[in-house]
Amino acid sequence: MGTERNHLYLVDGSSYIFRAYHRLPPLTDPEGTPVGAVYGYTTMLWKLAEDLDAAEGPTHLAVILDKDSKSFRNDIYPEYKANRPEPPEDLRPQFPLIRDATRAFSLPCIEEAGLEADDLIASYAREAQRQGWDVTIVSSDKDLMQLVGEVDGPNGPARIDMLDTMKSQRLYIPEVEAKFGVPPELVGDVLALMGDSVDNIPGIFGIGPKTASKLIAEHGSLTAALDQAPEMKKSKLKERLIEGRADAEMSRVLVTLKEDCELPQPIEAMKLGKVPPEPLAAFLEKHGFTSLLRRLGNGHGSPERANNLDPAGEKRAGDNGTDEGNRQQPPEMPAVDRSAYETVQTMEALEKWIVRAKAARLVAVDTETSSLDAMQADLVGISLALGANDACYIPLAHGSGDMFAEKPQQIEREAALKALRPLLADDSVTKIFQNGKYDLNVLARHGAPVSPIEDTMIVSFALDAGRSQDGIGGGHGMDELCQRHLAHTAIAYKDVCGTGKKAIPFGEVPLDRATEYAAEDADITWRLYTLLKPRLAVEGGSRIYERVDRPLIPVVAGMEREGIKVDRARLAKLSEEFAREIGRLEGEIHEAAGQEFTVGSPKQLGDILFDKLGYKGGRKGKSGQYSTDVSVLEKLAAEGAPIARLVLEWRQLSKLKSTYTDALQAAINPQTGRVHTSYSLVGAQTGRLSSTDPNLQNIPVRTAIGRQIREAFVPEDGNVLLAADYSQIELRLAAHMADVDTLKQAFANGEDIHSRTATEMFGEVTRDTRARAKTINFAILYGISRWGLAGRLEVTPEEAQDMIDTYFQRFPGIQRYIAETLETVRERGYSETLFGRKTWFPRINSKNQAERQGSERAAINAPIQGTSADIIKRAMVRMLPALRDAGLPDVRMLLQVHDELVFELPEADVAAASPVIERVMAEAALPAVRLDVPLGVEIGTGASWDAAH
DNA sequence: AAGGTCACG
DNA sequence: GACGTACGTGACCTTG
Repeated sequence: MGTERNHLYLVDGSSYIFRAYHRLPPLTDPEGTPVGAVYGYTTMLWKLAEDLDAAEGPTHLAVILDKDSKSFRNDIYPEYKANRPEPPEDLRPQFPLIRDATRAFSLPCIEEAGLEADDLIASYAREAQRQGWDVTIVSSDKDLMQLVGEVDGPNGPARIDMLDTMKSQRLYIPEVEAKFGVPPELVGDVLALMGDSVDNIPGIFGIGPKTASKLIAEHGSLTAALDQAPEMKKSKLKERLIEGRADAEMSRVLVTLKEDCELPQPIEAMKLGKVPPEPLAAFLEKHGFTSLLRRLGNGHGSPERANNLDPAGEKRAGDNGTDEGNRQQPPEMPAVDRSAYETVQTMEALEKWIVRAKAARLVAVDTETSSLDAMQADLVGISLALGANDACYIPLAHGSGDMFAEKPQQIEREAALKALRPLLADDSVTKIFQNGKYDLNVLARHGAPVSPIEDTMIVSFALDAGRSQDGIGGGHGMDELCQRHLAHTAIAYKDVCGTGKKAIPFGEVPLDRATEYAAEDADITWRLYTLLKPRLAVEGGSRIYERVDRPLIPVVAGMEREGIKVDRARLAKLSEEFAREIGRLEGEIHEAAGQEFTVGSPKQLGDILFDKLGYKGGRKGKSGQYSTDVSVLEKLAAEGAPIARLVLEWRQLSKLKSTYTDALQAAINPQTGRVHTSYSLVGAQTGRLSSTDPNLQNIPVRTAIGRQIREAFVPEDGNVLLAADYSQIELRLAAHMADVDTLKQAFANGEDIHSRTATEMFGEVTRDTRARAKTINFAILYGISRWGLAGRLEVTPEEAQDMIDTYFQRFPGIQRYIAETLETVRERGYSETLFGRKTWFPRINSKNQAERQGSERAAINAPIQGTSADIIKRAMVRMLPALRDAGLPDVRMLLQVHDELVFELPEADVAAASPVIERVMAEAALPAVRLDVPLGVEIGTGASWDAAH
């Protein structure tokens, strides 16, 4: 809620460097790399960053770069930019340094494949303008002059102007009119007529800038000028206009800026703050920019670089060379000094921290609570960090128990919250968390909404999902990240509070000790953020982090707080019935076995079945234990072993009772009367969510008896549950990604995909061939092996191989997809989804065959499973705003089960909400990805989760 | 803490 | 000739 106006500066980095190259002397850095243009670029950024808080200066700033030479314009006109000469030898090595320079200023650097910098600039400018911001485009590119002008925003006119830093010249409407003779919105028409030799845009031969602007000014538009050409008096110009019409029209398309690109980062993320000096100093020194280094101030003259700060970025033996050669050095940080932390015990001290946090616009926050369950936890204290070792702990509810004779001095909790709320809700101050979903929920329950946030755990996941060093976990928890990236061992929670029976609540920890622990967590979170966040742009994690996972955090937090109602009485009744049946079965099993034993012990059961009763069956695994899983027991039952059937039934019922009917009753939150799961955003390497405490993503559905449990998930009175499922989403994505015409066609026609597969494979659809086809379809998604398929279909591996061959033959594309996927994963070390989510496979080149093949199967599956996860996440992010826009604020999103979303809504809203939900889900890939297959969504409603299917 | 089993997509 | 045999999860039970 800043009072000053937001002003976004968009720097056209690519065009700048060309001009700087020609204007500046050919400098080289100490290593001999040419850096003349980079120097010019660096000084320009310096000036811009210095203007922060100046009247016309930026509050937000980003650099936009061209990613590669091809763009969608080449699809329209292959010759587009085709006559560009190769950049000079001594300019080429400077391109990557532009990124480094930008990074050194801790500024966002944006580039997208298939899009030109101009398009991104146009899209960002329009987005900012829509939100009432002013925009300055730092460029001299005439194409961009089309954007100049103003529109009415929420707080007065929002204007876009341009700044040519080399000429120190600002361009607004009059300047554009002076140059083109027409207002900015007609500049595109002029450009279409005159063409552009640099970009190889044809225009109309023989028409230059003068004639073009005169024509457009006269006729009011390109179309009008072209339309009226036949009526003109006979002249060379008339002929040219008539003959060149097609060229002009195509040129018009080429010069049109794409203003609706998906924005890789939100504009809020471009907040300009004080530039951290360390990374900048390192950069300036590396390239010998000594005069700038001096201006930066003393103390950074010869930085001793901290070593070993970023093991994840180092090349490891056996790892794939995936990191760019030109890595930014991690910023230096002093060692953790816990004695520097402050315990905040008075309002005055707290106010000081709040003022400093506001000025810094970036603060790491951590909450300390009485419980690990965010839905039960009481706030005990809050810690803040504004820099390395610059952290505090604010105790709020210490010594509430009897341990202290006297409560330690601390600010009363409600008073502190009252002071902190504006900071936490201030959209110009970014709050950094480690696993922020937890803190968000705790704070929300204390009436303190928090926004905007960053989350180091989610950043780590976007960068390093699946990456793990041998033996050492690849997890994303604070302790692991701290160890991995900071080479520091943080105080562990159990060191402060103990474990097991002797554990004490955090509120009973003495303040000095609590401060060391809690402030350290905020300090580390701040350090991790400064270290990890810049890697996103460099390593290609920004898209997924900024557009998918980061905005998802508050959405999922909201779902967790909603919870879902379960019918306790119904579960209790089921538990009772199951218990009775389990008892009966147990008796029969003991009778059949001729002795009593623990049915739930696979070891005892195996001995009874195979040793005592003499059924046939093999040992398995290193433990030398008999296997007694379903497939074994099914086989025995089919061969006429009655005890096997009894054990199967016993197992089913015990599972249902212990895991569901008993556990779910226990999971009902006493305050809300609902069940609140906790979703992990980093639980599955592929990008899927996972659900714990309780897991609501594995509630039975496949059997009638199990579905009774689903009947216990119910809406509040007057409401219904609505379940919306993607139908066959992974197969649809496989059809798209492997580009299989037959499958794409089948989905487009709404066919039953397994039946279609059966027809292709076996020539006819019967129950049997359809079932086999279904198995084979899944086998493909999971990375096929002849033995695996043989086992599932109960055929020989040779027959399975035949089927695989037939499949590849009938669906050309699949084999190529598999080969190409594996090739790139082997080469780069990671797979990627359609939306750019990476999953690392460190064992893909393992010498251990089993290990390697396991990685290969996972690598084939990950892009498909991960893309599906991306899509439903995008739908989730958009869902509630879309419903609100549709006038449906009472629809609540409760659960996600990988390809399904569950809602609770007033009965009266069903008719209006269903099409909105359907549309948001079906269109969730757009506009980033246009799929060749439709995404089918099936919706059901009812008085229970079961009935909604 | 590990292994076996089984619930889901 | 070995590896051991479909991808991704989490919870509960027994046993060491």
